[in-house]
Amino acid sequence: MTETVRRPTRQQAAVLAALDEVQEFMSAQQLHSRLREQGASVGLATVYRTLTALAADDEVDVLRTDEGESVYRRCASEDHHHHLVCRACGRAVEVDGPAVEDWAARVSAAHGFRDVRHTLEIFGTCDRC
Amino acid sequence: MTETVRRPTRQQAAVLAALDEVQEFMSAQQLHSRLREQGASVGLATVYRTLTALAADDEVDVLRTDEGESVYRRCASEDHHHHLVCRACGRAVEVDGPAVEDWAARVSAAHGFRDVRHTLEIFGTCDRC
DNA sequence: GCAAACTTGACAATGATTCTCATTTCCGTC
DNA sequence: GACGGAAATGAGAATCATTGTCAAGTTTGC
Ligand SMILES: [Mn+2]
Ligand SMILES: [Mn+2]
Ligand SMILES: [Zn+2]
Ligand SMILES: [Zn+2]
Repeated sequence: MTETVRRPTRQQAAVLAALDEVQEFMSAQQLHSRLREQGASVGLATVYRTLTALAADDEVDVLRTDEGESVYRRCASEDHHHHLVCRACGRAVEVDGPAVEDWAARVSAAHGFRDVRHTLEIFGTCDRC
Repeated sequence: MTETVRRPTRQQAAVLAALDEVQEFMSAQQLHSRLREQGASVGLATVYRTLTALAADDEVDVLRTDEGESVYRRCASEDHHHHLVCRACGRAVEVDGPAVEDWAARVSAAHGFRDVRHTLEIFGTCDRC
């Protein structure tokens, strides 16, 4: 639990601001070009570093697309939750599943697994697509 | 659902045999070196191709590690299921969660998502580690 | 056996992510 | 406000799993 202490910089603020503008999960590369278009020049390495730090602090959620790319999103919920992600437009809906959490805990315990963590994402086509 | 029809070859049999020997999820690279050690020389590209084909036919399960590497496993169950994976030794236990399946279907429908698919894996430390 | 179609494998190419390190920025202190 | 050490940045190189290429080897139906 070492808290990541980063000095506030223009670049980091820009990355966070860019994330706040969208509802979609976005890759580092996408955010980088988006920032360039907006005139806010931020190095690609810095975008990666910032996203990694934000994810470590649970300020943003990360998930892997089918293609293996990491995509990030600033979620409304602070608490543990999951996502319904549109394969076409990338839009995401935050969902919560107490029953799933219980099930995961129960199954883990039953098999003697410790320090468990789980990943659960639902991919589909949203009603707008 | 175009069925992948591959001509049977020594190489493909070797990959499948290697998978059958282990309980762990293994990467293409790991399987490749394992095969070389055993004297069964199979090209790396062929290992990748075979694994991709097997996964497409649901003969093997695939999942992504935290590091983003694809790992494959020949599971006992033919049906849809999930895994409890040991972070340390890689050992995996097949688990089944009807409640989770229902939840996923319900949530997807509630938000108008179609053609949904989900990924759910639990990572932890097994009792032997 | 034969030709067409498929598979293999050595190697190159790709592409996201990480590393390097010289330069710039931050921040507490004087 | 200027200073100095620490942290952050960015351009480009390096990494590394995965995919593409294509000539040579195999398989299959005839
Ligand atoms: Mn959960
Ligand atoms: Mn399921
Ligand atoms: Zn959509
Ligand atoms: Zn273990």
